[in-house]
Amino acid sequence: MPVSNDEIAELFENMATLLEMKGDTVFKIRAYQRAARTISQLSFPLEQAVQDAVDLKKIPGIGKAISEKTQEYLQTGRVDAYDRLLAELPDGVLTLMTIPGIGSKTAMLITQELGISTIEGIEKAIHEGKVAALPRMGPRAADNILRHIQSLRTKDGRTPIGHALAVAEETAAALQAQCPQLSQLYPAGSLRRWEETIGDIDLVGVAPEPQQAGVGDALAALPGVREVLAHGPKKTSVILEPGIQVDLRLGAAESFGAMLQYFSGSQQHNLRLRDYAHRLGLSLNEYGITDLQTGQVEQFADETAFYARLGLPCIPPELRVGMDELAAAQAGALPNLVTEADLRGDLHLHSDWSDGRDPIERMIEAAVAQGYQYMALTDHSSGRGIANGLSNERLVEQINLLRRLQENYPITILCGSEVDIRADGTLDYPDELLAELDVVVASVHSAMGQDSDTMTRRIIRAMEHPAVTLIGHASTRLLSRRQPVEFDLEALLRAARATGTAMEINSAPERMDLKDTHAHRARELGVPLVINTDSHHFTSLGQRRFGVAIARRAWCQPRHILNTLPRDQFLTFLRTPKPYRIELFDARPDASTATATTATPDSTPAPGRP
DNA sequence: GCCGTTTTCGGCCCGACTGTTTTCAGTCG
Repeated sequence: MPVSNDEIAELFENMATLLEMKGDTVFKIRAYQRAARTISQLSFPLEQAVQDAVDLKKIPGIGKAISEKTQEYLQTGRVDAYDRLLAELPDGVLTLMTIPGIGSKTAMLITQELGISTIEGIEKAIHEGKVAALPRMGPRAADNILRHIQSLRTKDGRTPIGHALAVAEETAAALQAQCPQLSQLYPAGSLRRWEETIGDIDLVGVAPEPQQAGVGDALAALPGVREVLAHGPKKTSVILEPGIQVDLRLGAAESFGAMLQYFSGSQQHNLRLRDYAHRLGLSLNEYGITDLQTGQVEQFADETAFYARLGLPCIPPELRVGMDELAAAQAGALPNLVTEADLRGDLHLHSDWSDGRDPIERMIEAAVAQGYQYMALTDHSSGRGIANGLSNERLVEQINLLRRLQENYPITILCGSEVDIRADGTLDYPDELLAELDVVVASVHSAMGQDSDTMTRRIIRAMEHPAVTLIGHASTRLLSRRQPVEFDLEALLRAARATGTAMEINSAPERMDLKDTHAHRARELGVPLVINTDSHHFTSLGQRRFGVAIARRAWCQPRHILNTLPRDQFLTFLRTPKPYRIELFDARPDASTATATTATPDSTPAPGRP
């Protein structure tokens, strides 16, 4: 059974928590936390790296001790130091800390004084008045724990970005309507960084100082608010009815750049940035940059000026994960990230011939409206009975129709199909028919429970087919609904490269597949990537913004994305036999890197962008 | 525990809000 990076990250996160309980030094605790977060963001599996004898100490935040513990875990399935910590501390402390508002001190207090190790136990003790009677606790504190337990039950973890973004836009619009004094209201935090799931929605905005409290009042009074968690002069936190938390921070226009930067995070990025600033004799906070010698505070109205004061180009929010972006910025080597405007076509579109909602003509018009030079219609193959897949005869009929329709439209219409990869890796149409198609998206839709080896061989077999242009939504996951299938990512990507098969970044917000770290690895290995929407409705082509966000988080420039190719070059690519396509792809000119003066275009989600 | 173009020792981000307090600890991001 392979060991995932997340599993290792959780181990170190737990170690940090246990050390905190023990009252160990905060710096040691932070070191474990930092290592855990770094590990969860790696684009390659640690297990593979250890097998390949990679020196883990090269990874930032991982030194001798954590490197050794990682190897110990991979070899033996356990870590001695962790087991000893667990044995030393009362049972259940880690469980209690899953309740928001309960940190290490409170968890220790409750487990030691009351001998409680479960969430049910804590509820009972609160009702009996035992928790309120503890030192430094009281009736209100006890009551808050109860409320947090309730919200823990009604809210299941992180929210997929598609839903969170809609809620954020709605909330921002409602707030703006109530507060004319409010301006520059933007999403910050993980939403602005386009993470695939969002913990809570951070909003930042500008309001004159005396009126800031009024904006907070307005948020707390919005109709959808279930609960007010915190309500001070500068910051208000609420929980909305669907169980999503919204944090609103307000500041002055003169210092908005520092505030936006501060609340866009990530925490890891900001830690690194402050460490870097310290070495320049500067201290950062949400109000500006302080010269540690003179105590003088400089304010910044926008982020670009803020980063410029540190001698850096503005780092795109999608890259702010606290890994390599700071070093790249210092070296003037930030990538010129792909944008929505770079896309020239969409290669994965459905019509009402299969399970789409709209007629072919409507989908073509939608592609024209996006400003595309080409598009591929890719209805499902016959094996997808549930999706009204096209029989061989209907596919031939559709190809003929598309060729006739071509005369009416300025866009190049490519005949395609989303062909099922059967359980054994064969495809759902005969080779003669596949050869008639311009674009073949091969996807897994069935037998998703196969073990990793079988699934990997199955997909690679599809890649080896000369007609297959790209692999669609490789993991088949549905965010917070369906787990990804198991496969050997490294083997898949190497096969994609070897066969000249592209990999899709599926933009549908419930899929986001490939995910960011997988796309990152694909780019590193030179695998052509395609950003598609998999639209089943004419309004869905705009969802490309989610796919573009994944590509940006994967450090992709236009040259890494196949469907940024102008029409003629793209058609040449398609006409070239598969293994040789890679040479064409590799030959794309290297785009220049962004510099302080040519900052990468921002892609901060609506409403508006700074 | 990690890290270094000022350092292999001595540093390590920073502030808002809450509830319990009479000046602050705990939690969060």
